[in-house]
Amino acid sequence: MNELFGVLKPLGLLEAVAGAQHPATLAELSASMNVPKPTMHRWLGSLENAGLVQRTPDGRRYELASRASKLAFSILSNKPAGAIRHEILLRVVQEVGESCNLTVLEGTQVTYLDRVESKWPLRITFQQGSKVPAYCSASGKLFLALLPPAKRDLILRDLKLERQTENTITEKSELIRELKQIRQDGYALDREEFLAGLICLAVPIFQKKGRLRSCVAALAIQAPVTRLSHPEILTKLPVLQDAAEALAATLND
Amino acid sequence: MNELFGVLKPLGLLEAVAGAQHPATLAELSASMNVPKPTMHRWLGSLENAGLVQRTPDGRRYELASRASKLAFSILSNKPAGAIRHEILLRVVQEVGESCNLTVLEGTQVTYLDRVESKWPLRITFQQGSKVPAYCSASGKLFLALLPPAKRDLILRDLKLERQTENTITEKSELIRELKQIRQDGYALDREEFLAGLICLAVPIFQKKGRLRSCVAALAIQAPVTRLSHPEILTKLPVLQDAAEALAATLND
DNA sequence: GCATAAATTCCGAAAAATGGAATGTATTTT
DNA sequence: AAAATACATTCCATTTTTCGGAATTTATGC
Repeated sequence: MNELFGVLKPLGLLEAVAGAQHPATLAELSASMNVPKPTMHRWLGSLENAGLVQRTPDGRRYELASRASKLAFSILSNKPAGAIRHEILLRVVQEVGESCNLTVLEGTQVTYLDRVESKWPLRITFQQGSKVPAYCSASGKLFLALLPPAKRDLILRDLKLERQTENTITEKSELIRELKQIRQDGYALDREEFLAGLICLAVPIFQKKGRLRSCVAALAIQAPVTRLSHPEILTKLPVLQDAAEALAATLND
Repeated sequence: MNELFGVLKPLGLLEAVAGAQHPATLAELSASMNVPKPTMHRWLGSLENAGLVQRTPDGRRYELASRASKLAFSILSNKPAGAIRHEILLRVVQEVGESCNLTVLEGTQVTYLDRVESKWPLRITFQQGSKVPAYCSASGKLFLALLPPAKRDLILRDLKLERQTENTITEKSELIRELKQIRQDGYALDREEFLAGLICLAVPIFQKKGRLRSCVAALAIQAPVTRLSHPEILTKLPVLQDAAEALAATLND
């Protein structure tokens, strides 16, 4: 990736903070970006001042702040890359005949970034921007499964598994087992765990970070069980995975 | 939203481009951000050069480019730990039914890092970032109590105990006795010492440092005495302590 | 094809960023 | 408990950018 010059150098810092696995200290950032400490100090001060970055409570490390999330959402809900992604969703809906959505994880909830509805009269209408608990949705469980273990534990630790339907997973041990299975399969199912009668299938969208890759978004289809039952919905897997790769390409080009 | 200064001004431009309904022309952006055209031209050039922004096919308008998406996904997938903490506060409020806040000690004052209000019509409305004297608040006294003795003495030496209410502790000897009690209990109370009618309960959030641990932040609930009186508020202790541990976990990942 | 508006380039003046060194502060080791 | 180390922050003379009015070029609309 080409470096950021001139006025934009501190923006490279935002990328660095966003890409870090753990909140980093000034010294670490200074070293990793090869920038003198006083300069780094000033840059971080600016970002902090702007509300894009904040210090951890102990005051020694830096992490993203709320304005960064706001910026991220306004970027993603905007064209043109958004339009390209939307086209891909349209194709998926056309090919599998069911509603389809693109989601990201926000804390313990899954947020709909984009969504295309199927043409069927019977369909579930979520709207873009709405949120759903992670532990009882296909995308959500997928995110939890693919998160770095430390971060996953952090979220699981404080998670309340409230029953939504007969099938909702309400035991942590069972959820942990399910996540393990998901990691093996590479996809996640929601077997009427959030809404009775609604079944979902989700696949991950990876972003390469150096030689690592992290799951930054998920692509899922939703269908009434009456139209697509459990074994059957898996036949749509190839289409989804194909689309997921196309979506990933918009990130990794 | 506060403006972006200095080095970050072009980042404000990125926000503007992201927030625009349609790809905007240089002149539009120039006008909406109140920046001379040559300057805007240079800024857009930088962003374009960096791959954050691109021109529409006709070359006259600017829209977001792929690197912006990449950055956005990076931000969202690196869920700020601060947001995780915020969710923990939400849970606490949900469970105890009273306003709740996360504070740190800054000199002789307590600063609100984050705060979630209760749903009651009668409630105390502090805002994030506001400050309160340490000697007459639950969190503040907690910090003082748990500080290393040397540092505590330094602060206590030239602390002026100004009366805020009937109950404010205005004698140093009494404050010192109170701090000792707090160390024993592991929690601190504010019995209408800062605001008449307001009672608070605070618990420490520890960060491990080698084989030591230090109190870097505090979690507290605030309630009108009419709703939660002194012995009664202590029943909320377990919830608070549990949340404090969850919060502590977000510090060491 | 001409008038008008927008985009781009120029460049000297002005402002801001830079980073080595010094100072302050916290943490670890002896 | 004290010294040593590592880290964070401030200072400030120097250098490097940025800034934007004016001029020039290019595109648009009538």
